[in-house]
Amino acid sequence: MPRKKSAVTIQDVADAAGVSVSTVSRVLNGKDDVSQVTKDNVQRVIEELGYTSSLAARSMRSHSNNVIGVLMVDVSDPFSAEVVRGIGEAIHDYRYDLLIYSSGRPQTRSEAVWERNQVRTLNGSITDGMIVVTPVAQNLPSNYPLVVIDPAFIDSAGGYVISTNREGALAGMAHLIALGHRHIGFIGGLAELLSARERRQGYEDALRQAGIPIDPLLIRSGDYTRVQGRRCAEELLSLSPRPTAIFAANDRSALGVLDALARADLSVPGDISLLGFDNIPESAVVQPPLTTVEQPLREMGATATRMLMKLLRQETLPDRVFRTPTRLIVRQSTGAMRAGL
Amino acid sequence: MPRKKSAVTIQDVADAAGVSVSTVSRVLNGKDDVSQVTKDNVQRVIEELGYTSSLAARSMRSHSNNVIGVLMVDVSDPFSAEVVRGIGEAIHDYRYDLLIYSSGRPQTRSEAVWERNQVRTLNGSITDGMIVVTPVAQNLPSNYPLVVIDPAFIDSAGGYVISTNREGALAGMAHLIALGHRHIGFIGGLAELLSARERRQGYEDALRQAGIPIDPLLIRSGDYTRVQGRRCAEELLSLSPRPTAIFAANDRSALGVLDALARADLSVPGDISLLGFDNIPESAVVQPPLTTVEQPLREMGATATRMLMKLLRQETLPDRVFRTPTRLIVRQSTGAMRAGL
DNA sequence: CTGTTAGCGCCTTCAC
DNA sequence: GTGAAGGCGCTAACAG
Repeated sequence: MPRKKSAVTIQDVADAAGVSVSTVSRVLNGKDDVSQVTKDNVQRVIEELGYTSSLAARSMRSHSNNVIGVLMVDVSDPFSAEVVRGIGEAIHDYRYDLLIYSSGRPQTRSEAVWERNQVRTLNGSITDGMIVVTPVAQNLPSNYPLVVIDPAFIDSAGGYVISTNREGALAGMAHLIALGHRHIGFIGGLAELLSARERRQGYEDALRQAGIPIDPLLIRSGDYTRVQGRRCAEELLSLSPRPTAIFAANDRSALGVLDALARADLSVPGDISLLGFDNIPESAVVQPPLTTVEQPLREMGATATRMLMKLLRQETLPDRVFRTPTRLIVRQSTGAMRAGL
Repeated sequence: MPRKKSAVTIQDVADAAGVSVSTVSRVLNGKDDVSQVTKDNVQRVIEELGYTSSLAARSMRSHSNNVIGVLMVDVSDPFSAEVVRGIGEAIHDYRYDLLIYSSGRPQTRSEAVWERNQVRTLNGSITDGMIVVTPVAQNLPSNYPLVVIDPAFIDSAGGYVISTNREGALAGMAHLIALGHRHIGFIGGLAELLSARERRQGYEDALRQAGIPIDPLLIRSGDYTRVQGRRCAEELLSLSPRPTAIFAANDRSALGVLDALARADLSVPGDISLLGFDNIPESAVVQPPLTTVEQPLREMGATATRMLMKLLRQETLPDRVFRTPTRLIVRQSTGAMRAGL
């Protein structure tokens, strides 16, 4: 496999066909002011040489390629994976291709800078508009159509898709409180994200409404990752009295809590109840299946896609910020508080 | 959001900084023959203007971007989704970004042509190498590093990742036969794909080895989709005698069979046993959980990534064709043949 | 109908 | 150290 068997260019085709490059360009772009014979001839040569126009060069001239871009830090994380599926399904309804860009190395030192640059780079060249998933950057460049899913802030022009995080947290907490829990630990999400701040707000508001004092010791700062979830859980477990329930700001963290619990030989929900958020597929198959606040991940991707399409058509969005509904899903990781605790 | 607030170019930066474009280009590319003061100045201006070089223009000159491309027809299909996750995980170990390209409209009339063109286009411009997932095209252009997962043919130069499909099918069939089944229907996969042909081979070989005659009526041509799986199953069910077991060439088809079975009010495995292939996540949570031949999808993605990296480093592959192992997973959709049938 | 002429934004000699 | 000039592959006027 020769590393660089210089790709065949439009010039090569022109030469081989005995015409000028512009003629080739014309048949390439289906202009109808070309005689049938030359057209056929050029087509044949193109076929023979296996020529395809260079994306780079093409998009440098005609600033539009019918491609929408999706930017995410990590395609392998279940949250992003689900969102992508939603986008992938929704895009079927439009004549756009999909280009998903993701950084190899996760956690760059300055992720926000990377995000901003990437949006600018992609949107300035090959992409007609973008969907950015879970960016930590504020003020994403929005000279081109842009929709953000689960944003850090609602600042740039463009569309936003975000769930009713506070309400979801409220519902989850109500469930825990109804089960008799009073001593509920909280593992927060990545504080840069609006969703994390809103969920925390929900946690505190629920407590307040129930007349339960807020204990700072019960609140830990996670970052939506499994390992950090585990670490926070370990801290929470070392408290005395130990919390009788833990609300993890997302399912990945909750999975980490499960790790810590297993290690500490504590049973769920016997010894301690656990509540997650997101309802990623894993949460249903883990043992025990997680009670969690569902966020319609696929739908969020689909909604973002539709918003972006409107933006591309120069339409104005009915709502710049679209709130997707959350829903409590009770499975087996939560139970009534045991008497005597 | 102005549709085209012309992105800031290197020229703008040069003007604002009072230098020439070549100087800006130099600091951009970290050349050291620029005085510290101009360098700082230019940096500042770049920052202020929020400039990023255009991917298109850049990759037109310097033919390498540290980006690997992945081409697939549909990101929302579970098979592809799992493979992507594997790729996404593996790429963390390298300093490459990931660019996944997928057609909006699935099933173009001439998908093979699309694939070939896309590989050529991407690899000729922004991408340093590519992984193509489940292509129907033969002879993919391989002037650039290329690895194919689940290929149609093993023809182009480049690497291939494909499971031991025949062996897997053999194992699955052995299981069915051991349960007493003799009358086993087969729903084939997309005949363009090597995997489909190998699985069918496994089906027939297993029968032959067991001394069971091959009945053409029991063999249906599917295409790996759920709807087609359902259609084939309906045909199979109208046969008399009805098969006592069905081997679907992939899980998606098997899901379609389940649809047909539910509609016909037949129980699994009571009335009929069902065997799938792939072990996509869905197969574990459906009712009843599917007995299936596992293909390590994530690992296939990871393996392809590692092969591509070798190719990029000009190393030669120990094996041009990498066979990933399959494994029978017995769940609850298969059971012993009922007496009296 | 078709060829010629400009660039798109960038990088790379080659001078100064 | 820095600027000017040429060209990467392509499209879009403008001429004929």
